[in-house]
Amino acid sequence: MKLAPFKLATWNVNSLNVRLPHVLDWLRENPIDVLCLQETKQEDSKFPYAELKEAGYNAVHAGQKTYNGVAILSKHDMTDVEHGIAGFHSIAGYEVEQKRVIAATISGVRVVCLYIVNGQAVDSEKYEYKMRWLAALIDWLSGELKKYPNLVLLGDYNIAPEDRDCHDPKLWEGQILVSPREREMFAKITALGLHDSFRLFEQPEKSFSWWDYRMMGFRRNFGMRIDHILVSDALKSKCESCIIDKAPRKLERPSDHTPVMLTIA
DNA sequence: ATGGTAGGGCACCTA
Repeated sequence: MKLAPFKLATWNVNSLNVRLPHVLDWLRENPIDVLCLQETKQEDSKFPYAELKEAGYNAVHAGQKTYNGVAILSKHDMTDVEHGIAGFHSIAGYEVEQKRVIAATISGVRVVCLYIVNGQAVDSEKYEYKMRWLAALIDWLSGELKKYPNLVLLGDYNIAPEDRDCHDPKLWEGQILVSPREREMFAKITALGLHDSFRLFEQPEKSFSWWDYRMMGFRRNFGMRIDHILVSDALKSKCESCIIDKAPRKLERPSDHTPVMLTIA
Protein backbone atom coordinates (compact mmCIF):
# COMPACT_ATOMS: atom_id res chain seq x y z
CA MET A 1 0.00 0.00 0.00
CA LYS A 2 1.71 3.12 -1.15
CA LEU A 3 -0.42 5.02 -3.62
CA ALA A 4 -2.72 7.83 -2.67
CA PRO A 5 -5.18 8.09 -4.10
CA PHE A 6 -5.72 4.67 -5.60
CA LYS A 7 -8.69 4.40 -7.97
CA LEU A 8 -10.39 1.23 -9.11
CA ALA A 9 -13.49 0.61 -11.20
CA THR A 10 -15.62 -2.23 -12.46
CA TRP A 11 -17.53 -2.37 -15.76
CA ASN A 12 -19.46 -5.16 -17.43
CA VAL A 13 -18.79 -4.24 -21.07
CA ASN A 14 -21.00 -6.89 -22.75
CA SER A 15 -18.43 -7.77 -25.45
CA LEU A 16 -15.04 -6.07 -25.36
CA ASN A 17 -14.85 -6.49 -29.12
CA VAL A 18 -17.74 -4.05 -29.49
CA ARG A 19 -16.93 -1.85 -26.50
CA LEU A 20 -13.16 -1.36 -26.76
CA PRO A 21 -13.55 2.20 -28.12
CA HIS A 22 -15.77 3.08 -25.14
CA VAL A 23 -13.26 1.56 -22.72
CA LEU A 24 -10.33 3.47 -24.25
CA ASP A 25 -12.28 6.75 -24.30
CA TRP A 26 -13.39 6.24 -20.72
CA LEU A 27 -9.85 5.52 -19.52
CA ARG A 28 -8.65 8.68 -21.24
CA GLU A 29 -11.28 10.63 -19.30
CA ASN A 30 -10.72 8.61 -16.13
CA PRO A 31 -7.05 7.60 -15.95
CA ILE A 32 -7.57 5.35 -12.94
CA ASP A 33 -5.21 2.72 -11.56
CA VAL A 34 -7.27 -0.43 -12.06
CA LEU A 35 -10.27 -1.32 -14.23
CA CYS A 36 -11.99 -4.70 -13.95
CA LEU A 37 -14.04 -5.87 -16.92
CA GLN A 38 -16.69 -8.56 -17.22
CA GLU A 39 -18.30 -10.24 -20.22
CA THR A 40 -15.36 -9.70 -22.55
CA LYS A 41 -16.81 -12.60 -24.61
CA GLN A 42 -13.58 -13.33 -26.41
CA GLU A 43 -10.71 -15.80 -26.31
CA ASP A 44 -7.35 -14.65 -24.98
CA SER A 45 -5.94 -14.69 -28.53
CA LYS A 46 -8.39 -11.92 -29.51
CA PHE A 47 -7.89 -9.80 -26.40
CA PRO A 48 -6.60 -6.29 -27.27
CA TYR A 49 -3.42 -6.38 -25.16
CA ALA A 50 -1.54 -4.07 -27.55
CA GLU A 51 -4.20 -1.33 -27.71
CA LEU A 52 -4.49 -1.32 -23.93
CA LYS A 53 -0.71 -1.23 -23.50
CA GLU A 54 -0.61 1.75 -25.81
CA ALA A 55 -3.17 3.43 -23.55
CA GLY A 56 -0.90 2.77 -20.56
CA TYR A 57 -2.51 -0.37 -19.16
CA ASN A 58 -1.21 -3.85 -18.46
CA ALA A 59 -3.88 -6.52 -18.69
CA VAL A 60 -4.61 -10.03 -17.53
CA HIS A 61 -7.55 -11.90 -19.00
CA ALA A 62 -9.46 -15.12 -18.45
CA GLY A 63 -11.50 -15.38 -21.61
CA GLN A 64 -13.67 -17.72 -23.61
CA LYS A 65 -15.65 -17.50 -26.82
CA THR A 66 -19.23 -16.12 -26.76
CA TYR A 67 -19.84 -16.05 -22.99
CA ASN A 68 -18.34 -14.68 -19.77
CA GLY A 69 -14.71 -13.55 -19.69
CA VAL A 70 -13.06 -11.32 -17.06
CA ALA A 71 -10.05 -9.03 -17.19
CA ILE A 72 -8.03 -6.71 -14.97
CA LEU A 73 -6.41 -3.65 -16.52
CA SER A 74 -3.76 -1.90 -14.45
CA LYS A 75 -1.32 0.97 -14.78
CA HIS A 76 0.92 -0.85 -12.31
CA ASP A 77 2.54 -4.26 -12.16
CA MET A 78 0.33 -7.23 -11.36
CA THR A 79 1.62 -10.23 -9.43
CA ASP A 80 0.23 -13.55 -8.20
CA VAL A 81 -2.40 -13.71 -10.93
CA GLU A 82 -4.99 -16.36 -10.15
CA HIS A 83 -7.79 -17.69 -12.39
CA GLY A 84 -11.09 -19.08 -11.14
CA ILE A 85 -12.21 -20.28 -7.73
CA ALA A 86 -9.53 -22.69 -6.50
CA GLY A 87 -10.96 -26.19 -6.26
CA PHE A 88 -14.24 -25.38 -8.02
CA HIS A 89 -14.56 -27.08 -11.37
CA SER A 90 -17.99 -28.26 -12.44
CA ILE A 91 -21.38 -28.96 -10.99
CA ALA A 92 -24.30 -30.92 -12.40
CA GLY A 93 -23.10 -30.99 -15.96
CA TYR A 94 -22.40 -27.29 -16.31
CA GLU A 95 -19.44 -26.28 -18.37
CA VAL A 96 -16.21 -26.83 -16.49
CA GLU A 97 -14.56 -23.66 -17.64
CA GLN A 98 -16.81 -20.66 -17.18
CA LYS A 99 -14.39 -17.75 -17.00
CA ARG A 100 -15.80 -15.70 -14.15
CA VAL A 101 -12.97 -14.90 -11.74
CA ILE A 102 -9.50 -13.38 -12.08
CA ALA A 103 -7.37 -11.93 -9.29
CA ALA A 104 -4.05 -10.13 -8.98
CA THR A 105 -2.04 -8.17 -6.44
CA ILE A 106 -1.52 -4.51 -7.40
CA SER A 107 0.36 -2.01 -5.23
CA GLY A 108 -0.24 -4.14 -2.16
CA VAL A 109 -3.97 -4.52 -2.81
CA ARG A 110 -5.50 -7.89 -3.73
CA VAL A 111 -7.91 -7.18 -6.57
CA VAL A 112 -10.55 -9.86 -7.27
CA CYS A 113 -12.60 -9.36 -10.44
CA LEU A 114 -15.90 -11.25 -10.49
CA TYR A 115 -18.66 -12.10 -12.90
CA ILE A 116 -21.25 -13.85 -10.76
CA VAL A 117 -23.67 -16.26 -12.44
CA ASN A 118 -26.87 -14.53 -13.61
CA GLY A 119 -29.23 -17.36 -12.72
CA GLN A 120 -31.91 -16.57 -15.34
CA ALA A 121 -35.02 -17.27 -13.18
CA VAL A 122 -35.57 -18.46 -9.61
CA ASP A 123 -37.20 -21.72 -10.72
CA SER A 124 -34.43 -22.62 -13.18
CA GLU A 125 -31.47 -24.97 -12.96
CA LYS A 126 -29.24 -21.98 -13.57
CA TYR A 127 -30.50 -20.43 -10.32
CA GLU A 128 -29.41 -23.52 -8.37
CA TYR A 129 -26.07 -23.33 -10.12
CA LYS A 130 -25.81 -19.68 -9.05
CA MET A 131 -26.37 -20.72 -5.41
CA ARG A 132 -23.71 -23.43 -5.54
CA TRP A 133 -21.31 -21.18 -7.34
CA LEU A 134 -21.81 -18.51 -4.66
CA ALA A 135 -21.30 -21.05 -1.87
CA ALA A 136 -17.98 -22.07 -3.45
CA LEU A 137 -17.01 -18.41 -3.88
CA ILE A 138 -17.69 -17.68 -0.20
CA ASP A 139 -15.62 -20.69 0.94
CA TRP A 140 -12.73 -19.61 -1.24
CA LEU A 141 -12.99 -15.94 -0.23
CA SER A 142 -12.69 -16.65 3.49
CA GLY A 143 -9.24 -18.11 2.80
CA GLU A 144 -8.27 -15.30 0.44
CA LEU A 145 -9.13 -12.69 3.06
CA LYS A 146 -6.78 -14.36 5.54
CA LYS A 147 -4.03 -14.39 2.92
CA TYR A 148 -4.71 -10.86 1.70
CA PRO A 149 -6.08 -8.48 4.36
CA ASN A 150 -6.14 -5.58 1.85
CA LEU A 151 -8.70 -6.99 -0.56
CA VAL A 152 -11.14 -5.43 -3.03
CA LEU A 153 -13.85 -7.62 -4.55
CA LEU A 154 -15.39 -5.95 -7.55
CA GLY A 155 -17.56 -6.92 -10.45
CA ASP A 156 -21.00 -7.83 -11.70
CA TYR A 157 -22.65 -9.62 -8.76
CA ASN A 158 -26.02 -10.07 -10.48
CA ILE A 159 -27.58 -9.29 -7.07
CA ALA A 160 -29.31 -6.09 -5.99
CA PRO A 161 -28.68 -6.26 -2.22
CA GLU A 162 -31.56 -4.09 -0.99
CA ASP A 163 -34.94 -2.86 -2.19
CA ARG A 164 -33.51 0.61 -2.80
CA ASP A 165 -31.16 -1.01 -5.35
CA CYS A 166 -34.15 -1.93 -7.55
CA HIS A 167 -36.30 0.54 -9.51
CA ASP A 168 -39.53 -1.24 -8.56
CA PRO A 169 -39.19 -3.67 -5.63
CA LYS A 170 -42.90 -4.60 -5.74
CA LEU A 171 -42.76 -5.56 -9.41
CA TRP A 172 -39.55 -7.54 -8.87
CA GLU A 173 -40.39 -9.13 -5.52
CA GLY A 174 -38.94 -12.64 -5.35
CA GLN A 175 -37.54 -12.45 -8.87
CA ILE A 176 -34.04 -13.07 -10.14
CA LEU A 177 -31.44 -10.50 -8.97
CA VAL A 178 -33.44 -9.62 -5.83
CA SER A 179 -34.70 -12.96 -4.45
CA PRO A 180 -34.19 -13.66 -0.72
CA ARG A 181 -31.74 -16.52 -1.31
CA GLU A 182 -29.55 -14.34 -3.50
CA ARG A 183 -29.61 -11.56 -0.93
CA GLU A 184 -28.71 -14.06 1.81
CA MET A 185 -25.68 -15.02 -0.23
CA PHE A 186 -24.73 -11.37 -0.58
CA ALA A 187 -25.08 -11.00 3.19
CA LYS A 188 -22.79 -14.01 3.67
CA ILE A 189 -20.17 -12.30 1.55
CA THR A 190 -20.37 -9.11 3.61
CA ALA A 191 -20.31 -11.18 6.81
CA LEU A 192 -16.78 -12.27 5.85
CA GLY A 193 -15.72 -8.70 6.61
CA LEU A 194 -16.41 -7.04 3.27
CA HIS A 195 -18.19 -3.70 2.92
CA ASP A 196 -20.27 -2.32 0.07
CA SER A 197 -18.20 0.81 -0.58
CA PHE A 198 -21.07 2.54 -2.42
CA ARG A 199 -23.07 2.61 0.81
CA LEU A 200 -20.24 4.09 2.85
CA PHE A 201 -21.21 7.41 1.29
CA GLU A 202 -24.32 9.46 0.72
CA GLN A 203 -25.74 8.64 -2.70
CA PRO A 204 -28.51 9.90 -4.96
CA GLU A 205 -31.79 8.00 -4.70
CA LYS A 206 -32.46 5.46 -7.44
CA SER A 207 -28.78 4.88 -8.20
CA PHE A 208 -28.36 1.93 -10.55
CA SER A 209 -25.50 0.35 -12.51
CA TRP A 210 -27.48 -1.73 -15.04
CA TRP A 211 -30.53 -1.04 -17.18
CA ASP A 212 -32.17 -3.59 -19.46
CA TYR A 213 -31.82 -2.78 -23.16
CA ARG A 214 -35.51 -3.49 -23.55
CA MET A 215 -38.48 -1.24 -22.79
CA MET A 216 -36.31 1.91 -22.83
CA GLY A 217 -35.00 0.90 -19.45
CA PHE A 218 -32.29 3.55 -19.24
CA ARG A 219 -34.44 6.47 -20.33
CA ARG A 220 -37.02 5.53 -17.71
CA ASN A 221 -34.33 4.70 -15.12
CA PHE A 222 -35.74 1.17 -14.79
CA GLY A 223 -32.48 -0.19 -13.44
CA MET A 224 -30.77 -2.18 -10.73
CA ARG A 225 -27.60 -1.72 -8.72
CA ILE A 226 -25.92 -5.08 -9.32
CA ASP A 227 -22.30 -4.03 -9.90
CA HIS A 228 -20.45 -3.62 -6.63
CA ILE A 229 -17.09 -2.80 -5.10
CA LEU A 230 -16.64 -4.48 -1.72
CA VAL A 231 -13.63 -3.68 0.46
CA SER A 232 -12.08 -5.60 3.34
CA ASP A 233 -12.07 -4.32 6.94
CA ALA A 234 -8.49 -3.04 6.56
CA LEU A 235 -9.46 -0.83 3.60
CA LYS A 236 -12.84 0.40 4.80
CA SER A 237 -11.63 3.50 6.64
CA LYS A 238 -9.39 4.44 3.68
CA CYS A 239 -12.27 4.72 1.19
CA GLU A 240 -12.79 8.29 0.01
CA SER A 241 -15.58 8.02 -2.52
CA CYS A 242 -17.59 5.57 -4.59
CA ILE A 243 -19.59 6.74 -7.57
CA ILE A 244 -21.55 5.34 -10.50
CA ASP A 245 -20.60 7.04 -13.78
CA LYS A 246 -23.68 7.02 -16.01
CA ALA A 247 -21.95 8.78 -18.90
CA PRO A 248 -20.95 5.66 -20.88
CA ARG A 249 -24.53 4.34 -20.73
CA LYS A 250 -25.63 7.42 -22.71
CA LEU A 251 -23.32 6.75 -25.66
CA GLU A 252 -24.30 5.16 -28.97
CA ARG A 253 -24.30 1.37 -28.76
CA PRO A 254 -23.62 1.23 -25.03
CA SER A 255 -23.11 -1.71 -22.72
CA ASP A 256 -26.19 -2.33 -20.60
CA HIS A 257 -23.97 -1.70 -17.53
CA THR A 258 -22.05 1.44 -16.57
CA PRO A 259 -18.84 1.80 -14.51
CA VAL A 260 -18.67 1.99 -10.71
CA MET A 261 -15.54 3.69 -9.38
CA LEU A 262 -13.88 3.69 -5.94
CA THR A 263 -11.18 6.00 -4.61
CA ILE A 264 -8.99 4.77 -1.75
CA ALA A 265 -6.71 7.16 0.14
C1' DA B 1 -50.89 -12.45 -22.57
C1' DT B 2 -43.70 -13.72 -21.35
C1' DG B 3 -43.74 -9.12 -24.78
C1' DG B 4 -39.10 -5.97 -25.60
C1' DT B 5 -33.16 -5.41 -27.27
C1' DA B 6 -28.37 -6.56 -27.70
C1' DG B 7 -24.26 -9.75 -28.63
C1' DG B 8 -22.41 -13.87 -30.57
C1' DG B 9 -22.51 -16.38 -34.58
C1' DC B 10 -25.50 -18.43 -37.88
C1' DA B 11 -29.83 -21.76 -34.81
C1' DC B 12 -30.66 -20.38 -30.94
C1' DC B 13 -28.57 -19.19 -26.24
C1' DT B 14 -27.63 -15.80 -22.69
C1' DA B 15 -28.50 -11.72 -20.39
